[in-house]
Amino acid sequence: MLQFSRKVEYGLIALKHFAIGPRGAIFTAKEISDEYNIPYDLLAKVLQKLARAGVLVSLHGVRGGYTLRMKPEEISLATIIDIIDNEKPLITACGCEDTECCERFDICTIREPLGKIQREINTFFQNVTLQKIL
Amino acid sequence: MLQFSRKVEYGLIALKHFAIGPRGAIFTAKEISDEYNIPYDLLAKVLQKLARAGVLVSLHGVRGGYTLRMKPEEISLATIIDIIDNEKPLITACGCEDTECCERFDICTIREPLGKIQREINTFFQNVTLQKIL
DNA sequence: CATAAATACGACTGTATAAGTCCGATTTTT
DNA sequence: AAAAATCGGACTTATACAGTCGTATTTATG
Repeated sequence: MLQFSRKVEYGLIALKHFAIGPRGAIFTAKEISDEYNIPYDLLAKVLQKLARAGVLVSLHGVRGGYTLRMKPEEISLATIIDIIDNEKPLITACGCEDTECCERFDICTIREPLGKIQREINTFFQNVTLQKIL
Repeated sequence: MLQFSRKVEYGLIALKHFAIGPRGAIFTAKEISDEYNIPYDLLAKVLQKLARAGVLVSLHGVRGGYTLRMKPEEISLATIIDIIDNEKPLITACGCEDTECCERFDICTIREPLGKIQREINTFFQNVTLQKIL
């Protein structure tokens, strides 16, 4: 459907919450899920992924939560999608480079042209930073 | 998954087949589905949609088939997606303009920024013509 | 030191949408 | 009349996404 996944949207909402809040502020997954009406469990996993990837810092235990580690201008949309959905912002099915992922790999006439479009989209998403979404 | 649907890919392959073939040449759905190993029924529907939308001309009966009506430089990726998937190239879920399609419409902080990105993507896809995919 | 509040994470289920199939109707050439 | 093609609705199947659940771990604090 050529659309961001909900997880990515939830991640963006959360990241923006950190970015517009007081610098270094700590928020819990519960606070954010309450504030934006996002399913807690799902948001929790998204934040965990962002933490594992080094975008957020996680603080365990009572009075724990998350805080932003990277600067908003260092976090690109491409990175966020990559972290949360485990994939590059992918437009074309034949984004892969081998014959395994597409049965008509060698006879496909649109693979190369779409690859070019792919790269342009990638570059675009790399240049859209969290800073620009505030 | 932020990816073109197979139908759109099949449509692109078919359109390119027309575009690189002899000018005014007629091809049947079967010929194309055989040549590119695309499920016949599915491709047939895609071609029907493209014909209904005026991109192709359909010719009934024996020795019928399809031929290109519009020029490759007049057919944009945006148009093709719109015709085949019945939707605009949509990146953001909150692409709609009313409160019905998103439960957190009024509290969502990323709707506007993503809307801007949406419009940029749209413009990009409108500027990618079939001509450029040849 | 026990409890509560938080993250961590894998496994599972439900659901919506895409992908593909099937069937019958219609059109048109030969 | 028969064959070859488009037309289009209804149906089934497959898959990926969204969401849920259970349990373990960490840590501040009374």
